[in-house]
Amino acid sequence: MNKPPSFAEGLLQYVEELKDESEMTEKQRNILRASVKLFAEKGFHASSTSEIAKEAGVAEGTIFRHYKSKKDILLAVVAPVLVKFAAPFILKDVREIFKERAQKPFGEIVTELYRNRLNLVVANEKHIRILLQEAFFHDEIREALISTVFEDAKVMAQKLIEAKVDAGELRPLPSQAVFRAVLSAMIGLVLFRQVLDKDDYAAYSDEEQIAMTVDILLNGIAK
Amino acid sequence: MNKPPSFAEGLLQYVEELKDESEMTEKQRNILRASVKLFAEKGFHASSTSEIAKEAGVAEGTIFRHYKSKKDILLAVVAPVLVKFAAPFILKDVREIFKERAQKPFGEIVTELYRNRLNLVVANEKHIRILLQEAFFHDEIREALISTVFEDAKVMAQKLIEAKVDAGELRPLPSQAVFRAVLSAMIGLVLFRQVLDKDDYAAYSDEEQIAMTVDILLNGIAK
DNA sequence: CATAAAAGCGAGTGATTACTCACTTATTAC
DNA sequence: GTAATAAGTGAGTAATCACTCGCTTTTATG
Repeated sequence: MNKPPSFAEGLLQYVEELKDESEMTEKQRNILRASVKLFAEKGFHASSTSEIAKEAGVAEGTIFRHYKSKKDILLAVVAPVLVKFAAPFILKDVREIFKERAQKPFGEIVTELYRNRLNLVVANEKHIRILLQEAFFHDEIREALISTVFEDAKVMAQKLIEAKVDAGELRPLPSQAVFRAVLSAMIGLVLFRQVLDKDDYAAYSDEEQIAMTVDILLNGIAK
Repeated sequence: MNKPPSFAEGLLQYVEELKDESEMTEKQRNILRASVKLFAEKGFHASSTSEIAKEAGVAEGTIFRHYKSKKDILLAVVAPVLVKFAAPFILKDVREIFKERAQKPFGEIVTELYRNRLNLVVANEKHIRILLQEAFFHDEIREALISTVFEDAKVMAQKLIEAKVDAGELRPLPSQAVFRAVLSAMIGLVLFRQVLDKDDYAAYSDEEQIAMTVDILLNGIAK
Protein backbone atom coordinates (compact mmCIF):
# COMPACT_ATOMS: atom_id res chain seq x y z
CA MET A 1 0.00 0.00 0.00
CA ASN A 2 1.56 3.23 -1.01
CA LYS A 3 4.89 1.62 -1.67
CA PRO A 4 7.41 4.08 -3.07
CA PRO A 5 7.39 4.31 -6.85
CA SER A 6 9.88 2.01 -8.53
CA PHE A 7 12.66 3.24 -10.76
CA ALA A 8 10.68 3.17 -13.95
CA GLU A 9 7.49 4.55 -12.46
CA GLY A 10 9.29 7.37 -10.74
CA LEU A 11 11.41 8.24 -13.69
CA LEU A 12 8.73 7.92 -16.31
CA GLN A 13 6.38 9.94 -14.19
CA TYR A 14 8.94 12.67 -14.04
CA VAL A 15 9.52 12.39 -17.75
CA GLU A 16 5.81 12.88 -18.40
CA GLU A 17 5.97 16.14 -16.52
CA LEU A 18 9.11 17.21 -18.30
CA LYS A 19 8.61 20.40 -20.14
CA ASP A 20 10.17 20.89 -23.48
CA GLU A 21 12.68 23.71 -23.47
CA SER A 22 10.57 25.57 -25.96
CA GLU A 23 7.70 25.94 -23.54
CA MET A 24 9.84 27.46 -20.84
CA THR A 25 10.24 31.14 -20.23
CA GLU A 26 13.57 32.79 -20.87
CA LYS A 27 14.22 33.04 -17.15
CA GLN A 28 13.46 29.40 -16.52
CA ARG A 29 15.92 28.36 -19.19
CA ASN A 30 18.50 30.60 -17.58
CA ILE A 31 17.91 28.93 -14.24
CA LEU A 32 18.53 25.51 -15.73
CA ARG A 33 21.58 26.64 -17.62
CA ALA A 34 23.05 28.26 -14.51
CA SER A 35 22.29 25.18 -12.43
CA VAL A 36 24.04 22.90 -14.89
CA LYS A 37 27.07 25.12 -14.82
CA LEU A 38 27.28 25.35 -11.05
CA PHE A 39 26.36 21.74 -10.30
CA ALA A 40 28.99 20.51 -12.72
CA GLU A 41 31.64 22.79 -11.26
CA LYS A 42 31.06 22.49 -7.55
CA GLY A 43 28.43 19.84 -7.04
CA PHE A 44 24.82 20.02 -6.00
CA HIS A 45 25.24 20.61 -2.29
CA ALA A 46 27.96 23.20 -2.70
CA SER A 47 25.85 25.30 -5.06
CA SER A 48 23.41 27.58 -3.27
CA THR A 49 20.13 28.84 -4.64
CA SER A 50 21.34 32.39 -4.23
CA GLU A 51 24.33 31.61 -6.45
CA ILE A 52 22.09 30.03 -9.03
CA ALA A 53 19.84 33.07 -8.99
CA LYS A 54 22.79 35.41 -9.43
CA GLU A 55 24.30 33.32 -12.23
CA ALA A 56 20.94 33.16 -13.98
CA GLY A 57 20.26 36.88 -13.54
CA VAL A 58 17.03 36.21 -11.72
CA ALA A 59 15.50 36.87 -8.32
CA GLU A 60 15.79 34.01 -5.88
CA GLY A 61 12.03 33.82 -5.57
CA THR A 62 11.72 33.13 -9.27
CA ILE A 63 13.55 29.85 -8.87
CA PHE A 64 10.91 28.57 -6.48
CA ARG A 65 8.15 29.73 -8.77
CA HIS A 66 9.31 27.05 -11.23
CA TYR A 67 10.84 24.41 -8.97
CA LYS A 68 9.33 23.60 -5.64
CA SER A 69 12.69 22.74 -4.10
CA LYS A 70 16.37 22.81 -4.89
CA LYS A 71 16.36 19.06 -5.38
CA ASP A 72 13.67 19.54 -7.98
CA ILE A 73 16.14 21.52 -10.06
CA LEU A 74 18.57 18.62 -9.86
CA LEU A 75 15.96 16.21 -11.14
CA ALA A 76 15.01 18.58 -13.92
CA VAL A 77 18.66 18.72 -14.94
CA VAL A 78 19.33 15.03 -14.65
CA ALA A 79 16.16 13.47 -16.00
CA PRO A 80 16.65 14.42 -19.66
CA VAL A 81 20.11 12.83 -19.72
CA LEU A 82 18.82 9.73 -18.07
CA VAL A 83 16.16 9.56 -20.74
CA LYS A 84 18.68 10.00 -23.53
CA PHE A 85 20.75 7.18 -22.15
CA ALA A 86 17.82 4.94 -21.52
CA ALA A 87 15.92 5.79 -24.66
CA PRO A 88 17.55 3.34 -27.05
CA PHE A 89 16.65 0.50 -24.76
CA ILE A 90 13.16 1.67 -23.96
CA LEU A 91 11.88 2.60 -27.38
CA LYS A 92 10.50 -0.36 -29.17
CA ASP A 93 11.31 0.70 -32.68
CA VAL A 94 14.95 1.04 -31.73
CA ARG A 95 14.83 -2.50 -30.49
CA GLU A 96 13.66 -3.43 -33.95
CA ILE A 97 16.64 -1.75 -35.50
CA PHE A 98 18.79 -3.68 -33.14
CA LYS A 99 17.25 -6.85 -34.42
CA GLU A 100 18.02 -5.92 -38.00
CA ARG A 101 21.55 -5.18 -37.02
CA ALA A 102 21.89 -8.53 -35.38
CA GLN A 103 22.80 -9.89 -38.79
CA LYS A 104 25.87 -7.74 -38.99
CA PRO A 105 29.15 -9.05 -37.60
CA PHE A 106 29.54 -8.45 -33.88
CA GLY A 107 32.55 -6.21 -34.40
CA GLU A 108 30.55 -3.83 -36.53
CA ILE A 109 27.71 -3.67 -34.04
CA VAL A 110 30.09 -2.89 -31.19
CA THR A 111 31.94 -0.31 -33.26
CA GLU A 112 28.69 1.45 -33.98
CA LEU A 113 27.70 1.24 -30.32
CA TYR A 114 30.98 2.75 -29.13
CA ARG A 115 30.80 5.50 -31.71
CA ASN A 116 27.26 6.31 -30.70
CA ARG A 117 27.85 6.33 -26.95
CA LEU A 118 31.09 8.25 -27.22
CA ASN A 119 29.30 10.98 -29.12
CA LEU A 120 26.54 11.02 -26.54
CA VAL A 121 29.01 11.47 -23.73
CA VAL A 122 31.00 14.17 -25.46
CA ALA A 123 27.86 16.09 -26.35
CA ASN A 124 26.50 15.90 -22.80
CA GLU A 125 29.64 16.06 -20.75
CA LYS A 126 28.45 18.36 -18.00
CA HIS A 127 25.10 16.70 -17.54
CA ILE A 128 26.68 13.30 -17.28
CA ARG A 129 29.16 14.60 -14.77
CA ILE A 130 26.29 15.77 -12.63
CA LEU A 131 24.40 12.53 -13.12
CA LEU A 132 27.33 10.42 -11.99
CA GLN A 133 28.24 12.69 -9.12
CA GLU A 134 24.79 12.62 -7.66
CA ALA A 135 24.30 8.92 -8.32
CA PHE A 136 26.83 8.42 -5.55
CA PHE A 137 24.49 9.82 -2.88
CA HIS A 138 20.95 9.89 -4.16
CA ASP A 139 19.58 6.39 -4.15
CA GLU A 140 16.75 7.31 -6.51
CA ILE A 141 19.13 8.52 -9.19
CA ARG A 142 21.51 5.60 -8.83
CA GLU A 143 18.71 3.09 -8.92
CA ALA A 144 17.11 4.75 -11.89
CA LEU A 145 20.46 4.64 -13.65
CA ILE A 146 21.11 0.99 -12.90
CA SER A 147 17.59 -0.32 -13.26
CA THR A 148 16.61 1.66 -16.31
CA VAL A 149 19.76 1.93 -18.32
CA PHE A 150 22.01 -0.87 -17.16
CA GLU A 151 19.58 -3.72 -16.65
CA ASP A 152 17.82 -3.17 -19.95
CA ALA A 153 21.09 -2.88 -21.80
CA LYS A 154 22.27 -6.06 -20.15
CA VAL A 155 19.25 -8.08 -21.18
CA MET A 156 19.45 -6.93 -24.78
CA ALA A 157 23.21 -7.37 -25.02
CA GLN A 158 23.21 -10.83 -23.52
CA LYS A 159 20.54 -12.00 -25.96
CA LEU A 160 22.61 -10.76 -28.84
CA ILE A 161 25.76 -12.31 -27.43
CA GLU A 162 24.13 -15.68 -26.98
CA ALA A 163 22.85 -15.58 -30.52
CA LYS A 164 26.31 -14.79 -31.77
CA VAL A 165 27.76 -17.62 -29.74
CA ASP A 166 25.24 -20.03 -31.24
CA ALA A 167 26.10 -18.73 -34.69
CA GLY A 168 29.72 -19.61 -33.99
CA GLU A 169 30.90 -16.04 -34.25
CA LEU A 170 31.89 -15.70 -30.61
CA ARG A 171 33.59 -18.08 -28.22
CA PRO A 172 31.28 -19.97 -25.85
CA LEU A 173 32.02 -17.87 -22.79
CA PRO A 174 29.45 -16.93 -20.15
CA SER A 175 27.47 -14.06 -21.69
CA GLN A 176 27.82 -12.23 -18.39
CA ALA A 177 31.60 -12.09 -18.77
CA VAL A 178 31.37 -11.08 -22.42
CA PHE A 179 28.93 -8.31 -21.63
CA ARG A 180 31.25 -7.06 -18.94
CA ALA A 181 34.14 -7.03 -21.38
CA VAL A 182 32.14 -5.05 -23.94
CA LEU A 183 30.96 -2.52 -21.40
CA SER A 184 34.32 -2.25 -19.64
CA ALA A 185 36.05 -1.41 -22.88
CA MET A 186 33.47 1.28 -23.55
CA ILE A 187 33.80 2.79 -20.10
CA GLY A 188 37.57 2.72 -20.39
CA LEU A 189 37.41 4.44 -23.75
CA VAL A 190 35.29 7.26 -22.35
CA LEU A 191 37.27 7.52 -19.13
CA PHE A 192 40.64 7.78 -20.87
CA ARG A 193 39.38 10.26 -23.39
CA GLN A 194 37.56 12.55 -20.99
CA VAL A 195 39.42 12.27 -17.72
CA LEU A 196 42.46 10.14 -17.20
CA ASP A 197 44.62 10.39 -20.24
CA LYS A 198 43.45 13.20 -22.46
CA ASP A 199 46.85 13.99 -23.93
CA ASP A 200 47.96 10.53 -24.96
CA TYR A 201 44.49 9.64 -26.14
CA ALA A 202 44.65 12.43 -28.68
CA ALA A 203 47.61 10.73 -30.39
CA TYR A 204 44.96 8.83 -32.36
CA SER A 205 41.59 9.87 -33.69
CA ASP A 206 38.40 8.71 -32.04
CA GLU A 207 37.79 6.40 -34.95
CA GLU A 208 41.23 4.82 -34.58
CA GLN A 209 40.85 4.45 -30.82
CA ILE A 210 37.52 2.74 -31.28
CA ALA A 211 38.95 0.42 -33.91
CA MET A 212 41.84 -0.58 -31.64
CA THR A 213 39.50 -1.12 -28.74
CA VAL A 214 37.22 -3.37 -30.77
CA ASP A 215 40.18 -5.23 -32.19
CA ILE A 216 41.47 -5.98 -28.69
CA LEU A 217 38.01 -6.88 -27.49
CA LEU A 218 37.57 -9.39 -30.29
CA ASN A 219 41.06 -10.79 -30.63
CA GLY A 220 42.79 -10.08 -27.33
CA ILE A 221 46.24 -8.74 -26.74
CA ALA A 222 48.17 -12.02 -26.77
CA LYS A 223 50.08 -13.13 -29.83
CA MET B 1 58.81 31.28 -7.25
CA ASN B 2 56.39 29.77 -4.85
CA LYS B 3 54.87 27.47 -7.41
CA PRO B 4 52.21 25.25 -5.88
CA PRO B 5 53.53 21.94 -4.57
CA SER B 6 53.35 19.16 -7.12
CA PHE B 7 51.32 16.02 -6.63
CA ALA B 8 54.05 14.08 -4.93
CA GLU B 9 55.29 16.92 -2.79
CA GLY B 10 51.83 17.86 -1.60
CA LEU B 11 50.76 14.33 -0.97
CA LEU B 12 53.96 13.21 0.63
CA GLN B 13 54.00 16.26 2.83
CA TYR B 14 50.57 15.40 4.08
CA VAL B 15 51.59 11.81 4.56
CA GLU B 16 54.52 12.88 6.70
CA GLU B 17 52.13 14.59 9.03
CA LEU B 18 49.82 11.60 9.09
CA LYS B 19 49.40 10.28 12.55
CA ASP B 20 49.25 6.61 13.11
CA GLU B 21 45.94 5.54 14.53
CA SER B 22 47.71 4.29 17.62
CA GLU B 23 48.84 7.75 18.62
CA MET B 24 45.36 9.22 18.48
CA THR B 25 43.06 9.60 21.42
CA GLU B 26 39.92 7.52 21.60
CA LYS B 27 37.82 10.55 20.70
CA GLN B 28 39.90 11.43 17.68
CA ARG B 29 39.54 7.93 16.32
CA ASN B 30 35.80 8.21 16.86
CA ILE B 31 35.75 11.45 14.91
CA LEU B 32 37.48 9.81 11.96
CA ARG B 33 35.28 6.74 12.10
CA ALA B 34 32.14 8.88 12.23
CA SER B 35 33.39 11.03 9.35
CA VAL B 36 34.06 8.03 7.18
CA LYS B 37 30.60 6.73 7.84
CA LEU B 38 28.83 10.00 7.12
CA PHE B 39 30.97 11.04 4.15
CA ALA B 40 30.43 7.66 2.54
CA GLU B 41 26.69 7.79 3.12
CA LYS B 42 25.84 11.37 2.25
CA GLY B 43 28.98 12.97 0.91
CA PHE B 44 31.31 15.57 2.34
CA HIS B 45 29.22 18.68 1.81
CA ALA B 46 26.04 17.11 3.08
CA SER B 47 27.64 16.01 6.34
CA SER B 48 27.76 18.73 8.97
CA THR B 49 30.28 19.00 11.75
CA SER B 50 27.48 18.84 14.30
CA GLU B 51 26.37 15.50 12.85
CA ILE B 52 29.91 14.20 12.95
CA ALA B 53 30.20 15.29 16.57
CA LYS B 54 26.97 13.59 17.50
CA GLU B 55 27.85 10.38 15.65
CA ALA B 56 31.26 10.34 17.30
CA GLY B 57 29.87 11.06 20.75
CA VAL B 58 31.99 14.17 21.09
CA ALA B 59 31.52 17.89 21.56
CA GLU B 60 31.72 19.90 18.38
CA GLY B 61 34.63 21.88 19.76
CA THR B 62 36.66 18.72 20.10
CA ILE B 63 36.63 18.21 16.36
CA PHE B 64 38.36 21.51 15.80
CA ARG B 65 40.87 20.73 18.51
CA HIS B 66 42.22 18.00 16.20
CA TYR B 67 41.38 19.30 12.73
CA LYS B 68 41.65 22.94 11.92
CA SER B 69 38.82 22.81 9.41
CA LYS B 70 36.21 20.43 8.08
CA LYS B 71 38.19 19.96 4.89
CA ASP B 72 41.10 18.85 7.02
CA ILE B 73 39.02 15.90 8.18
CA LEU B 74 38.40 14.94 4.56
CA LEU B 75 42.09 14.95 3.78
CA ALA B 76 42.82 12.92 6.89
CA VAL B 77 40.27 10.38 5.74
CA VAL B 78 41.36 10.27 2.13
CA ALA B 79 45.13 10.49 2.35
CA PRO B 80 45.76 6.99 3.74
CA VAL B 81 43.78 5.37 0.90
CA LEU B 82 45.58 7.42 -1.66
CA VAL B 83 48.84 6.23 -0.18
CA LYS B 84 47.73 2.62 -0.26
CA PHE B 85 46.86 2.95 -3.91
CA ALA B 86 50.02 4.77 -4.80
CA ALA B 87 52.36 2.73 -2.65
CA PRO B 88 53.14 -0.09 -5.09
CA PHE B 89 54.25 2.42 -7.67
CA ILE B 90 56.19 4.71 -5.39
CA LEU B 91 58.13 2.29 -3.25
CA LYS B 92 61.35 1.30 -4.91
CA ASP B 93 61.61 -2.19 -3.52
CA VAL B 94 58.23 -2.99 -4.96
CA ARG B 95 59.49 -1.87 -8.31
CA GLU B 96 62.23 -4.44 -7.92
CA ILE B 97 59.69 -7.14 -7.32
CA PHE B 98 57.95 -6.01 -10.45
CA LYS B 99 61.15 -6.50 -12.37
CA GLU B 100 61.50 -10.04 -11.11
CA ARG B 101 57.94 -10.72 -12.05
CA ALA B 102 58.52 -9.45 -15.51
CA GLN B 103 59.82 -12.87 -16.37
CA LYS B 104 56.47 -14.46 -15.66
CA PRO B 105 53.89 -14.73 -18.44
CA PHE B 106 51.81 -11.59 -18.86
CA GLY B 107 48.62 -13.43 -17.99
CA GLU B 108 49.97 -14.38 -14.59
CA ILE B 109 51.15 -10.88 -13.85
CA VAL B 110 47.77 -9.45 -14.71
CA THR B 111 45.95 -12.11 -12.72
CA GLU B 112 48.00 -11.25 -9.70
CA LEU B 113 47.40 -7.56 -10.24
CA TYR B 114 43.64 -7.99 -10.49
CA ARG B 115 43.56 -10.19 -7.43
CA ASN B 116 45.59 -7.70 -5.46
CA ARG B 117 43.63 -4.61 -6.47
CA LEU B 118 40.27 -6.30 -6.03
CA ASN B 119 41.20 -7.17 -2.45
CA LEU B 120 42.33 -3.62 -1.87
CA VAL B 121 39.02 -2.24 -3.07
CA VAL B 122 36.90 -4.69 -1.11
CA ALA B 123 38.86 -4.03 2.08
CA ASN B 124 38.61 -0.25 1.70
CA GLU B 125 35.23 0.17 0.10
CA LYS B 126 34.00 3.20 2.03
CA HIS B 127 37.24 5.09 1.85
CA ILE B 128 37.50 4.57 -1.87
CA ARG B 129 33.93 5.70 -2.29
CA ILE B 130 34.77 8.93 -0.54
CA LEU B 131 37.98 9.31 -2.49
CA LEU B 132 36.23 8.98 -5.85
CA GLN B 133 33.27 11.11 -4.84
CA GLU B 134 35.38 14.00 -3.76
CA ALA B 135 37.81 13.67 -6.64
CA PHE B 136 34.96 15.09 -8.72
CA PHE B 137 35.12 18.48 -7.01
CA HIS B 138 38.39 18.88 -5.19
CA ASP B 139 41.14 19.54 -7.68
CA GLU B 140 43.87 18.61 -5.22
CA ILE B 141 42.44 15.16 -4.65
CA ARG B 142 41.76 14.50 -8.31
CA GLU B 143 45.19 15.65 -9.35
CA ALA B 144 46.86 13.63 -6.63
CA LEU B 145 44.93 10.60 -7.80
CA ILE B 146 45.79 11.03 -11.46
CA SER B 147 49.33 12.28 -11.12
CA THR B 148 50.45 9.98 -8.36
CA VAL B 149 48.58 6.78 -8.94
CA PHE B 150 47.58 6.78 -12.58
CA GLU B 151 50.61 8.32 -14.24
CA ASP B 152 53.07 6.18 -12.34
CA ALA B 153 51.10 3.05 -13.01
CA LYS B 154 50.95 3.97 -16.67
CA VAL B 155 54.68 4.41 -17.02
CA MET B 156 55.44 1.11 -15.33
CA ALA B 157 52.77 -0.81 -17.19
CA GLN B 158 53.75 0.50 -20.58
CA LYS B 159 57.37 -0.46 -20.03
CA LEU B 160 56.32 -3.97 -19.16
CA ILE B 161 53.98 -4.14 -22.11
CA GLU B 162 56.62 -3.01 -24.55
CA ALA B 163 59.03 -5.60 -23.16
CA LYS B 164 56.41 -8.27 -23.63
CA VAL B 165 55.75 -7.15 -27.16
CA ASP B 166 59.46 -7.34 -27.96
CA ALA B 167 59.56 -10.80 -26.43
CA GLY B 168 56.83 -11.83 -28.83
CA GLU B 169 54.37 -12.58 -26.08
CA LEU B 170 51.95 -9.78 -26.96
CA ARG B 171 50.72 -8.45 -30.28
CA PRO B 172 52.46 -5.30 -31.53
CA LEU B 173 49.68 -2.90 -30.61
CA PRO B 174 50.22 0.63 -29.28
CA SER B 175 51.11 0.18 -25.62
CA GLN B 176 48.67 2.95 -24.83
CA ALA B 177 45.76 0.90 -26.13
CA VAL B 178 46.95 -2.25 -24.38
CA PHE B 179 47.30 -0.41 -21.09
CA ARG B 180 43.81 0.93 -21.48
CA ALA B 181 42.49 -2.56 -22.11
CA VAL B 182 44.21 -3.91 -19.01
CA LEU B 183 42.95 -1.10 -16.80
CA SER B 184 39.46 -1.08 -18.30
CA ALA B 185 39.02 -4.75 -17.56
CA MET B 186 40.11 -4.16 -13.98
CA ILE B 187 37.76 -1.23 -13.50
CA GLY B 188 34.94 -3.22 -15.04
CA LEU B 189 35.62 -6.12 -12.73
CA VAL B 190 35.45 -3.91 -9.66
CA LEU B 191 32.47 -1.95 -10.91
CA PHE B 192 30.38 -5.01 -11.69
CA ARG B 193 31.26 -6.68 -8.43
CA GLN B 194 30.68 -3.70 -6.17
CA VAL B 195 28.03 -1.65 -7.89
CA LEU B 196 26.40 -2.59 -11.13
CA ASP B 197 25.79 -6.29 -11.14
CA LYS B 198 26.33 -7.72 -7.67
CA ASP B 199 23.86 -10.58 -8.02
CA ASP B 200 24.97 -12.01 -11.32
CA TYR B 201 28.59 -11.47 -10.46
CA ALA B 202 28.21 -13.79 -7.52
CA ALA B 203 27.35 -16.68 -9.86
CA TYR B 204 31.10 -17.21 -10.09
CA SER B 205 33.83 -16.87 -7.50
CA ASP B 206 36.22 -13.93 -7.59
CA GLU B 207 38.93 -16.26 -8.77
CA GLU B 208 36.78 -17.50 -11.66
CA GLN B 209 35.74 -14.00 -12.63
CA ILE B 210 39.34 -12.89 -12.69
CA ALA B 211 40.31 -15.90 -14.78
CA MET B 212 37.58 -15.19 -17.32
CA THR B 213 38.51 -11.54 -17.48
CA VAL B 214 42.16 -12.31 -18.11
CA ASP B 215 41.23 -14.95 -20.68
CA ILE B 216 39.15 -12.43 -22.60
CA LEU B 217 41.82 -9.78 -22.26
CA LEU B 218 44.44 -12.08 -23.72
CA ASN B 219 42.45 -13.98 -26.32
CA GLY B 220 39.43 -11.83 -27.08
CA ILE B 221 35.84 -12.88 -27.41
CA ALA B 222 35.81 -13.81 -31.09
CA LYS B 223 36.04 -17.41 -32.19
C1' DC C 1 52.33 16.05 44.70
C1' DA C 2 52.75 20.21 41.76
C1' DT C 3 52.62 22.22 37.37
C1' DA C 4 52.10 22.57 32.67
C1' DA C 5 50.26 21.00 28.53
C1' DA C 6 46.86 18.60 25.98
C1' DA C 7 42.14 17.07 25.42
C1' DG C 8 37.47 17.96 25.88
C1' DC C 9 33.50 20.77 26.38
C1' DG C 10 29.25 23.54 24.88
C1' DA C 11 27.19 27.96 24.65
C1' DG C 12 27.76 31.52 21.45
C1' DT C 13 29.39 33.81 16.79
C1' DG C 14 28.12 35.94 12.33
C1' DA C 15 27.31 34.19 7.91
C1' DT C 16 24.65 31.56 4.90
C1' DT C 17 21.11 28.28 3.90
C1' DA C 18 16.64 26.85 1.40
C1' DC C 19 12.46 28.63 1.15
C1' DT C 20 8.03 31.97 1.85
C1' DC C 21 5.00 35.62 0.99
C1' DA C 22 2.88 39.89 0.02
C1' DC C 23 3.33 42.43 -3.79
C1' DT C 24 4.07 44.09 -8.83
C1' DT C 25 4.33 43.24 -13.78
C1' DA C 26 3.43 40.61 -17.99
C1' DT C 27 0.54 37.40 -20.59
C1' DT C 28 -3.54 35.18 -21.92
C1' DA C 29 -8.67 34.55 -22.57
C1' DC C 30 -13.08 36.14 -23.64
C1' DG D 1 -10.68 46.17 -22.68
C1' DT D 2 -10.99 43.92 -18.65
C1' DA D 3 -10.67 40.03 -15.69
C1' DA D 4 -7.95 36.14 -14.54
C1' DT D 5 -3.82 33.67 -14.48
C1' DA D 6 1.07 33.17 -14.63
C1' DA D 7 5.73 35.10 -14.07
C1' DG D 8 8.76 37.73 -11.52
C1' DT D 9 10.42 40.17 -7.40
C1' DG D 10 13.18 40.88 -3.03
C1' DA D 11 12.86 41.62 1.77
C1' DG D 12 12.18 38.47 5.44
C1' DT D 13 12.42 33.84 8.19
C1' DA D 14 13.89 30.18 11.03
C1' DA D 15 17.27 26.86 10.76
C1' DT D 16 21.67 25.46 10.13
C1' DC D 17 26.43 26.13 8.91
C1' DA D 18 31.59 25.95 10.17
C1' DC D 19 34.08 27.65 13.57
C1' DT D 20 35.68 30.24 18.25
C1' DC D 21 36.59 30.87 22.99
C1' DG D 22 36.62 30.78 27.87
C1' DC D 23 36.38 27.20 30.73
C1' DT D 24 37.03 22.38 33.01
C1' DT D 25 39.04 17.83 33.06
C1' DT D 26 42.59 14.57 31.95
C1' DT D 27 47.19 13.25 31.09
C1' DA D 28 52.11 13.74 31.10
C1' DT D 29 56.42 15.47 33.33
C1' DG D 30 59.82 16.11 36.92
